[in-house]
Amino acid sequence: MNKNPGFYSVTEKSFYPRNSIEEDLNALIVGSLKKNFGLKQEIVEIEYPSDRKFGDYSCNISMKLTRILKRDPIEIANILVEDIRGSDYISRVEIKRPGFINIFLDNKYLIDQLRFIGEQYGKDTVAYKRKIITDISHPNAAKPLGVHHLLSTIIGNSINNILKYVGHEVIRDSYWGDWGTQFGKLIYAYKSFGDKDKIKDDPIPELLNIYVEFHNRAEEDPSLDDKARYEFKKLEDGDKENVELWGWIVKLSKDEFFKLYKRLGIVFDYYYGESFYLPLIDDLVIEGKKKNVFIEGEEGALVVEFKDIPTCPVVKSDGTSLYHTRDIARIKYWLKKESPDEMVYVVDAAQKLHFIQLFEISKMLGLSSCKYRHASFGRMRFKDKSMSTRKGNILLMEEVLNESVSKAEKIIEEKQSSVSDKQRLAEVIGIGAVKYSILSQNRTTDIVFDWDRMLAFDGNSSLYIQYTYTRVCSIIRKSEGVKGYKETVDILDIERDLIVSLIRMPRVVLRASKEYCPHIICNYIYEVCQLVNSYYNSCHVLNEKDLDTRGFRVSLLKSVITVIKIVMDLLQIELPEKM
RNA sequence: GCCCGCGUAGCUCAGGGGAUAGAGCAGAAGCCUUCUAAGCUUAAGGUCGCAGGUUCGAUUCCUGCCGCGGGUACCA
Repeated sequence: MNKNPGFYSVTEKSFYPRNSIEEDLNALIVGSLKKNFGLKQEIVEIEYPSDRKFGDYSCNISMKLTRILKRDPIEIANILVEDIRGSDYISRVEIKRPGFINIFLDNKYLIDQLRFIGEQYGKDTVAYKRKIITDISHPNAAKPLGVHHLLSTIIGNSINNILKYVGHEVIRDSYWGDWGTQFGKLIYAYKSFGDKDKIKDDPIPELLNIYVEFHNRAEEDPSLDDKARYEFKKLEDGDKENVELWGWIVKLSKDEFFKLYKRLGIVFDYYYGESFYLPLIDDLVIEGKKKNVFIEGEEGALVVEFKDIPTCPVVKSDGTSLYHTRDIARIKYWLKKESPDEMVYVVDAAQKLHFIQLFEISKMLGLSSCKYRHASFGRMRFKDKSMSTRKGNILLMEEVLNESVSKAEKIIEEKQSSVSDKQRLAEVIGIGAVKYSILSQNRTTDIVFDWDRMLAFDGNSSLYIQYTYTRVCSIIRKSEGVKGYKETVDILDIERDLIVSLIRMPRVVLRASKEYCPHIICNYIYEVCQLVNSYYNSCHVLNEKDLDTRGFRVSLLKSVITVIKIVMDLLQIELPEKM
């Protein structure tokens, strides 16, 4: 059993992209294992060696089999290598102590692979397609989008893109928080000290103000929490005034969210908030009771008890619903409507217990036809611990984006860019930087917010990728009239390395899709760009005398552009052709 | 208390049981008469928290300890 439920195991089918080199190599070795040793193993690990001198691919199977076969790994490797050697696309196979099989691909074969790198490269590589419903971003209508929302929003959106690209059917449902006790607080605050005109003028900050004010007052007078719960109770019971107020607040928030989603390039297929599932809750409660899953708890609340994890309330003592209740209703709804294979929640790690409970309850209710996954990520914290919605000094998502764009503007000014639409370029660079800084890390630990890090424009950053892209675009623009090349063209080591990197892309993307980890793609494209920049510096393309070589170089760089485009699209980061 | 996660270079972080643990930033030394120097090259920087265990092989898996963070019934 894997530690992280998002991680695949080596026994899983569909381990390699369909029609990939890895799939071929795997079949070759698996066939040899069967022929020589009668083994039925279907997957062997084809690895990328730490150093290219150890081959383009390597396999460790002979060491893994030493105990099972009770033979020396070198001896096993020798037998396997006899079969591998015969393939025309492999130029050389080496055995290295303590038993690695290192495989080198033939140069002509590698050059030929460039043909396949087109707009669809690495697409639909998954062997078993699934229908997946995702929950990302989850903004809360009672509060503005803070910088911490960027994690689930940006990572989740990229996960949606990646899952789709490799061939899954993805239903992007924006399950957003438009219901819950926080509305009771907001409604109470509005009624007792809210200023309607102020809210109309500048809704989002003013709603936050009264929300914060409520918490300040509640600290002095804890009875306010009960009053807020009472307002929520009235709302859930359909009180006309409260429902109207709620609708108004939700509308204001929704407009705000959409504005930001548009700026980030994020779209959904459905926008069903929590309130959408309310009509299903009565039946759910009846069913839960009937199945003895929902049982009477303290003070008349309904709870679910488990063997090893804390008890979880599903209906409050005053009869109102909870986050869990609406979440279960949502699962019921979608299972009936779409029969998905999987439901994915891209939510921070602090909510782990919530999801363990939710998934467990779903199974107890018989909702087990689908696989549930909490793709968890770290929370964003601040050096100053008082940064929270309740305290009010929240850092808004929009502020961060604006700050990044204005930093980008300054850089564009410094570099004396000749681009005509500098504002547009600043937006592309600024937003890209924020996205990349979030996407490139894989921490389940909390992330401490840091401006320098969030707005990184050096080293492993989106700007580096974007700059590489524009440099290559520039060469391609000037390469008109450059002809093709003969397949016998001689290539340099660095060109060979570059091709080997490019053809790894399908597997990298597939792996990112299996682990729900976009950062794998960031690491990959950064490495590719490092190679490209190094190449750019050491070889000239357009001045190259040899026509074949020049043709090949242009063609190679076109493939580079294609790969950068595809993966940056998966990360939802725009690429400028000029900077 | 119990449960979960994390601890890798001065800082921020990659690292799929595999070969000499890698990047960026900061600091040091170089490279623009050639396709965008927003770049490239080189050197320096490590007890992979500590101690055991499993394994041909452990930064990676297991156990214990230490440190940090999160969660722990009517918040989401």
